[in-house]
Amino acid sequence: MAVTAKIDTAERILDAALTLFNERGAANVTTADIAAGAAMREGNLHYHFRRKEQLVEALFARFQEDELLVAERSIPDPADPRSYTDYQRGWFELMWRYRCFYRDATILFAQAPALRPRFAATQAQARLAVQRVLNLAVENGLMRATPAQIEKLVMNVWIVSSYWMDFWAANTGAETLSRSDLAWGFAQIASLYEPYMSA
Amino acid sequence: MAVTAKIDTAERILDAALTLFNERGAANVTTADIAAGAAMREGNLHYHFRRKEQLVEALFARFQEDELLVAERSIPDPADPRSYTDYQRGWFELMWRYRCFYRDATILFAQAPALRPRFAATQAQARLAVQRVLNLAVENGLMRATPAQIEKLVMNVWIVSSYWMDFWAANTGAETLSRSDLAWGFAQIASLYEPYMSA
DNA sequence: GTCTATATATAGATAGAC
DNA sequence: GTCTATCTATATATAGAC
Repeated sequence: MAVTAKIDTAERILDAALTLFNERGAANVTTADIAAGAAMREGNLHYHFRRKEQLVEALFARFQEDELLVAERSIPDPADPRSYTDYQRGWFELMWRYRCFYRDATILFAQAPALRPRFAATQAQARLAVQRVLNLAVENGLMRATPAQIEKLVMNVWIVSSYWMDFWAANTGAETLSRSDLAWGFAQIASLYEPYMSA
Repeated sequence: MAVTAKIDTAERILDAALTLFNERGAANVTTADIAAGAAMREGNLHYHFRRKEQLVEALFARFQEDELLVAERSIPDPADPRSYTDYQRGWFELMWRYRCFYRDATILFAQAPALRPRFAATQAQARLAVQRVLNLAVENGLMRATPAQIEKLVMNVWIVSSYWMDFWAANTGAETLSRSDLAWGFAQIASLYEPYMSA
């Protein structure tokens, strides 16, 4: 089971990296930190990921896969408002889980330049899926907005969703972010939709 | 004129630092880069700013001063929509000029931790000033919104204004940002105000 | 004030024993 | 696969000549 063990170890490293990136910010995490987080020596970590860049790229591949799953999740009942709430909740969970990629995209690009075009492509695809969902809401009379308004709205929702955590940390002076702060972000994003809601 | 010369040199260093932070991102600028940008040797730079942290703090003091001037600029004619457009334009110019502080706040905090509480305080003060301006627009019938809506709106405008540049770079895959891209950001922010405009 | 030369610290990566 | 020990590269900072 040597192969399995290796895969598991790589996954363990990625888990540790994600946790640290999320908690401390991608700028403040060294390979030594990640090794410690995965309870191993630096030399061993470099056996599994020869370069830090490769580690970041592998973690990103995970994120990318999960994001598209969330973005393209189907709306079970297009006439039921709860379907959309559930959809949004799925996004929120994902963005929290991989918040380092939203918050620290710039830093991670500096560490792994190959990510930039891949990120742009994935985000564009995901944004299109979101746009389709909002258009569905319009078609079903749950929202009232022109296609142009929907497009701007999606962009604004995207920006606020991506960066409110960084904003929150910077502007409150808080060192870290707790899960309970999510309510603030949720309300903030809800206020973007509000002018276009029918009900 | 020894004293004057010293001040001028310090200013020259700060100018170079601001330009580089804006163009390359705060994460990718070393003291060597700044020294080169100011056309001097590293040793000389350290004579003027013993630690990089002090340099960042001095640059921040400049930003802070300019930001509060823009935020608390008076509205000459509260009944004239153009007064508000001018006010917003002032913000846009400032945010472009000091975009590194909005975009890379997290990175700069890592380099100069003393900045975090100062930044939070300044931003809160500035945001209050913006809120007063928007309330003025409501009072003069140019906008229609409840105080609660204004508060959410200010936060969203703040977040989008601060981060749209980073978002743009990350999502288009562009390495840098040109001044012509400002139009996109302006339209994006305008769309936030739109639902609350009377005219 | 500005320079050259040097020192220190740290992150990332490698070599080889086990 | 994991370890210890070591190497390299880079950023920041200092010392001292001019």
